[in-house]
Amino acid sequence: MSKELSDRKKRILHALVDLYITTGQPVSSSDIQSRYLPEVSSATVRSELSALEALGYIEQPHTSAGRVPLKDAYKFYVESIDGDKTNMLTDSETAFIREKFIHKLGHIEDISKEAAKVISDMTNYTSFFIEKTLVNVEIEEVKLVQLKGNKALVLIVTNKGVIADKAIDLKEDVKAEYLDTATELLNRVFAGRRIDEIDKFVIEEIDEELQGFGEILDGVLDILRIYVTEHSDGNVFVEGALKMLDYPEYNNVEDAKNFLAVISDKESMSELFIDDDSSIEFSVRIGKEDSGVDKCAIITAAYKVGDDVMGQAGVIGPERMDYKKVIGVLDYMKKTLSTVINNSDDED
Amino acid sequence: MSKELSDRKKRILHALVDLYITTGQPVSSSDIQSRYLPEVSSATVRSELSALEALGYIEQPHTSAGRVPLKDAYKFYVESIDGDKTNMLTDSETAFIREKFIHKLGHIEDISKEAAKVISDMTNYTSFFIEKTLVNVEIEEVKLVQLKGNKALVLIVTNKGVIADKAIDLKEDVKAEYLDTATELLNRVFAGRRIDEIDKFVIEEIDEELQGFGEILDGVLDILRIYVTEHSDGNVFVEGALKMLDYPEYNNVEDAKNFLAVISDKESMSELFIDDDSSIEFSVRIGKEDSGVDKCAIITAAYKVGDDVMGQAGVIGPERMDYKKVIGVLDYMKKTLSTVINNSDDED
DNA sequence: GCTAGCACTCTTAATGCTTGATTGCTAACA
DNA sequence: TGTTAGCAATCAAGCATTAAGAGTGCTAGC
Repeated sequence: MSKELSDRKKRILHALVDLYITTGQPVSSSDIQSRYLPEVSSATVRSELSALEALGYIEQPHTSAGRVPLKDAYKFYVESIDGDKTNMLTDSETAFIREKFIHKLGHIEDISKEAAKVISDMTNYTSFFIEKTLVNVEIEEVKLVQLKGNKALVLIVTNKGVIADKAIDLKEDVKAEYLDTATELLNRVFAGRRIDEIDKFVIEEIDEELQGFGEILDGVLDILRIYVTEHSDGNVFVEGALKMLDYPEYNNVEDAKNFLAVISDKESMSELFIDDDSSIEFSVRIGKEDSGVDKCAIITAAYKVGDDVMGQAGVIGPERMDYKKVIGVLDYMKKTLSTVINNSDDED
Repeated sequence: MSKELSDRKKRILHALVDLYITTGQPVSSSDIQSRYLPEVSSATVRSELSALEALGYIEQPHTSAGRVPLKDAYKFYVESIDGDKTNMLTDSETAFIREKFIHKLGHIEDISKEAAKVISDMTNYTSFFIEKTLVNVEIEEVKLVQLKGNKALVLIVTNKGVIADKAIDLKEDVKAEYLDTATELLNRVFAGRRIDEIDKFVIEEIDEELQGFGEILDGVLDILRIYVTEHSDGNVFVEGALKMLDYPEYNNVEDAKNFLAVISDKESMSELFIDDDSSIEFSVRIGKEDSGVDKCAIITAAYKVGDDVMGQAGVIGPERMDYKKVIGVLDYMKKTLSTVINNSDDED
């Protein structure tokens, strides 16, 4: 498509998107001519614009107005800057990102949250981080801890942290040995398993091994089930949701409300990205009609540690967005995060 | 103040607020006369309105408009309905509330969240629930659980749940007895203590008892400190934040943004209620100027279990609000919740 | 003390006019 | 053939004017 464009058409189209992104106003032929193409006249630019309009790249809001980019124009623009990721951030900007993470060795959740916050702060757009929580969560061991009052706390230690939500009630007094035996059996069944498979394997092994411990087993399964349902969509962190309201695209309450409703609902956020191929480094989607966030551009980056996809981070902003900066921030964040996480894995 | 009003003035003022709440439009003398006072003429109503305006209850947006209630008028209105809490909800409404909680025996947090949700759903206003989390949280016991790889998990069991956030690293191999001794000593120091006092008492006892266990003690104190800072403001649950945008009072994006910023920030929410005397059953505040939620009325109810204040629930809505319904819902919710919680205490 | 009637005030919406921005077209030119 | 200058045509946006409508306050009479 874009290959058919002449060199001058490309320059004009790029100039138009550039101007529109900074001013937000329809761009006139003379704007382009005076700032980007002084060697020709505005009449020439006009005839080129006419051609670009016929090709579906741009349009006029009304006869006596300048031109405004359409989706294809944004796509063309993003492709052209995506190929050149050099020097998109200043030194102080990269330093700012590094600064934020150099001392962070906490939970993975805190890191994700902080990443979303930094992205939003730096770009001034709404940002999000979707953790793929259930992938590769493996049970390391199960512990039963006896508490006062005939209760036992079920501890499930995974490679991503400890689950310790709920105490289960025991029948009358049980001896320590009873719990020890139960613990041993539980570990034989659960240790080394991936948490997203429990439903499958448990049914097979349950009757053989854990005859006398139905009560405890039920407790453990309950906890796992709750954990799985709570985490199956992946944790979603949204930062700077209200920043979108600063942009004139969302200057009416109705649209703003729709936007916020989508953004603050975990499920609809997950749905937005459910079809995403996480092997793709960057994805830029402009104006997804059916999603409730039309009028938006969504830029996502897949964050990996080794080959594991840790999550997707990204920015939701108006179509008229500072793509260069956003892609720069996401790109640098990628590098920083994978360093941070690898280091903290060593220490953890 | 309101005692000085003649009976007819009271009727007219009440009628005016009633009409304004339902229509949202300035109320004219003939509106009041035709629907509430057919026995007199609109001219009579006019002269009464004139008087009420002089008294500061109402005002005219402009000369040729009807009257609009001011704060004192709302206060007068609320007082008049607060005195009469009978039959504010229909049977199906009270059934709806009971329904929602009859099977709920989960965490206190879930109940609070659900309460906020029900309040918002029933009233169609933004609602909130502020848990007073740190009050009366008492440490029942502390447990050290040895995990693989020279780690130990610190479990702090309180009367409100289990804190099990973080593993601590141990020096090389330690024997089970070492942990047992440490556990015993930790319990001697911490068991039975209220969590909001740790800083005070720990310093006194630390040197005497826990000589050889500095490492572990530090871990425990860290966990407690993090817990305290995270929970000291009280959990705040806000439901239906976007509902406010449905009301014409928040029809411009700037105001909407301010409102949402206050509402969704835990700290500023806590601040809004920090000066509240929780012994007061209901508090109605209309148009608190300095708070960022001016133009709002805030109705709160203190929720108690026995004598302990469990939290505050309430509604934030436009001044022009269905006070009758809101107070009805909050009142009935109070009764329902205290029943639910007392029952679940028995079983827990 | 209440009421009818009327003049007065002010908002709101509609209308028409002017200005300015920008284009598309055409004719001339390199 | 591509480029340019000039000019008429188009349309939004702002502004003033007007008319209609709503509601009040006042006054005189009951």
